[in-house]
Amino acid sequence: MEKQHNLSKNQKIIFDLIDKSRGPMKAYSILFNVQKKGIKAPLQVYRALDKLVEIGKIHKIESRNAFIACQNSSCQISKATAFSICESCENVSEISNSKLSKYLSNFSDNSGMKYNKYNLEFFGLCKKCKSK
Amino acid sequence: MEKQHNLSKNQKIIFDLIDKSRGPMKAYSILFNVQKKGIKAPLQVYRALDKLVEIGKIHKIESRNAFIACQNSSCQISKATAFSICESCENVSEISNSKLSKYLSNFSDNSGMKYNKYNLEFFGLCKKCKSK
DNA sequence: CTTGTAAATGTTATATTATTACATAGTGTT
DNA sequence: AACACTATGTAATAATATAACATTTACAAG
Ligand SMILES: [Zn+2]
Ligand SMILES: [Zn+2]
Ligand SMILES: [Zn+2]
Ligand SMILES: [Zn+2]
Repeated sequence: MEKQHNLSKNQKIIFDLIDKSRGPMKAYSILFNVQKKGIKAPLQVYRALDKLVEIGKIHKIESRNAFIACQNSSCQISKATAFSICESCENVSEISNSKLSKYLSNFSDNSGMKYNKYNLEFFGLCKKCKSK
Repeated sequence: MEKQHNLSKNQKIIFDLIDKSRGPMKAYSILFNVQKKGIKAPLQVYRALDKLVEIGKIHKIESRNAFIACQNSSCQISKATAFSICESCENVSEISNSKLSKYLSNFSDNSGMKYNKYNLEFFGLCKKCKSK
């Protein structure tokens, strides 16, 4: 059973915005968009983002400094993420492939390191952009 | 045969610094360290970093906004990178595992997307930090 | 050797992303 | 009520990265 997280006011405002958005959103673009709702300062945005990332409702696309809603009905784990990123149109989608996630979650090498989390970003051209 | 890249003056200064460093270095820490060599502005550092990344002499650790020298005698490709990151001591090392790179380079899904590059970051505790 | 061109450099200013510090308010439990 | 915990508000500042413009260097073609 997945833990229920009741989002606070600011968390909900910001999650709803990101969730409705077509693609990843950047923090200051989020800020601009929620100012009419009373969220005035960067810190209010970053605090909500931190929490939403922590509970897996959104993910950060590290190479873009941007945030996207989880497309897997909230990664229970949020510790195993993979994305595909079009370098032309910047479209991003979350990859949900059980073989891939199994392979990476079980990955280990001889470094003696215990991995408990990973983030993978694939880059390329999406279908649309390829055919231009 | 691997293409020879003759580094320019600034590129060489900055590469040497990163290469000697124990761990990943941040841009402004690099700047601070090369000011005595005449590199005075952020842009000079970022330009050299961009070039060094492009030719695969260094890699950017996206989750840390930091740069590390390639540990694989310069990834010919620099389009297939994997790192392990200790979340306690922040030690980073480049993973060189042919099975993994083969698996990821050949990965494809039904999205119609052609992947030509990936970056993978594993997180966990290194041997040392685990035993504390 | 000179002309053209691409790469690299120098410099100033500015944009973008993220955190520190401190005060206050809400929420649920004992 | 007392407590602990989470969330919020606000101002200031730190850290990361790029834009714009002028100049110089490297090097190949003619
Ligand atoms: Zn997800
Ligand atoms: Zn595209
Ligand atoms: Zn490498
Ligand atoms: Zn460690």
